[in-house]
Amino acid sequence: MEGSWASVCTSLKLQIRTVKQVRRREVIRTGTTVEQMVRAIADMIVTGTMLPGEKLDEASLAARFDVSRTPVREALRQLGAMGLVEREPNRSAVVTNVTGSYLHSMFEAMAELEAICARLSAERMTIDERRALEFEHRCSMKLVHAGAEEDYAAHNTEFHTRLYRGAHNDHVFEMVTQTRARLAPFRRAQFRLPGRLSRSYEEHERIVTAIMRADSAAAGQAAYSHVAIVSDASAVFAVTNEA
Amino acid sequence: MEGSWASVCTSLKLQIRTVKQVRRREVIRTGTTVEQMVRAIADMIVTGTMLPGEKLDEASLAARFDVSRTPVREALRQLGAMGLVEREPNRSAVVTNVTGSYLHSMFEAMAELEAICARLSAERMTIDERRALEFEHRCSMKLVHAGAEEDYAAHNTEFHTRLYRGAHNDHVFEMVTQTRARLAPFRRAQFRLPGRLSRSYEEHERIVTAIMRADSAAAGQAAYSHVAIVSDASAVFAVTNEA
DNA sequence: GACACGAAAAGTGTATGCAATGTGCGTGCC
DNA sequence: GGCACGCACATTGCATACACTTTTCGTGTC
Repeated sequence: MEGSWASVCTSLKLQIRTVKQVRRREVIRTGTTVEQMVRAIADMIVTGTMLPGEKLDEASLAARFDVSRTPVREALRQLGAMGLVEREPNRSAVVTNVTGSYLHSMFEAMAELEAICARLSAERMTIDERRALEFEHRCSMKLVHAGAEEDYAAHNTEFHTRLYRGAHNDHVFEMVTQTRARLAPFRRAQFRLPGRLSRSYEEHERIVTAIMRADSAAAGQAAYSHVAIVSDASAVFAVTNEA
Repeated sequence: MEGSWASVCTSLKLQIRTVKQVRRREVIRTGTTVEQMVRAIADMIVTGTMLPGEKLDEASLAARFDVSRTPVREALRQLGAMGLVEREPNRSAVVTNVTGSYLHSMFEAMAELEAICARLSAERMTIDERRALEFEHRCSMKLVHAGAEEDYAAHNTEFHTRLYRGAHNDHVFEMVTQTRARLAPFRRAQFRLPGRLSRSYEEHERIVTAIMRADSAAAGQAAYSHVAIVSDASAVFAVTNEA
């Protein structure tokens, strides 16, 4: 499905085409110009290269990507529908800067969605999926001891993605992935809080244990409280981003 | 937020501008041309005027709405991001026709989302909201006795919308509203099944009772099974729409 | 008669131009 | 000195034109 967050988030590489053939368009395997721009801009927002509130001027983007304004406009429209940028008539698009109240509702929704995924994963994961999740989790232990925040963040993303896929429900996967992307700009600093790494590891431990036991209720509760704690950890950081 | 399903779904009136001033654009209070088209096309899909699999030719739409292809393309891109149409490069957009497996995942997700809304509503609804929900529910009794399928369907939409709003969580509201819109084409005939009206009423009764008692667990369970039954009722109809 | 090749037609992708709306600054009046 | 009006500039909204891709239909050959 077009604009699926699965594709946007799994391709974390910036894909800006810097040179363009004058009359002969190079065949790019990644799709049309618009799709490339959607991915590129989404990445910039999700990774924090562009901060909430920042303006996205059509002409500047067109110049930057070396295309005309038409595909830029379509990309911005799609990003708007995805919730990553906000647009109103005759105004520049701006990177979405949600209110504190809406941010809270997204974290709460995220907790519910993670709980759903954990419950369903506990019931439905194949043996291989369970083993892979546990292995991924065990591997992260050394990152905790080393205090490798960046690496742990990458592991954390992978861990949760496995949880989402394990639910074996494509629509839930779409919703949770999209919600995570929209929350990304607001929780970047969570692992820099002292002791957050080891607490995160312990929380993952509870989730993994419950899933290995196929205890869906326990898995759901563990996942819910895990996100709730992340929400608290991000709260301080979030307010600093209010425009 | 642009493309929010709240706006699309609450404005159920078709808003096609049939005549256009030659050089002087009439001031339309409903927003830009693209937004009007998004609403209009979304309505056609959700209400069943356009069936899943139907092609959306850009030139034809442009002629039909008396605009150029540029706004049509932007509208189609937004509808694509919303999941109502599917697009691939150099192909016409088509009304989304999901696979049976994805349809199942959407119904399952819908049940989870409704359960969340019911739980949160049981905890958070104001006195007025509770009373309004109960009143709305009581009013529908006579529609059941009269067998007024169309009117009951409208009531049903209103009832569920109150449930979604009562959760007091904007992001959950967005997700559940968008999911409902995408499911709409596949459950149109649910109330034509014999006895469905009175069963629906009884299921609503259980939800309302639990919410009035602030029994969130019971409300969640009642809402979940309510949707699960709708899913079964729609299953027969859905397969007839497979391309 | 069937299959392969090719040209035309249909339709999407992108660029560019112009109109309209919003913004900011400067000037004049109170 | 402050506020209001207005003009110029910046930027978006939409239309049109053209390039490219895909499909389809016709023709010729095997």
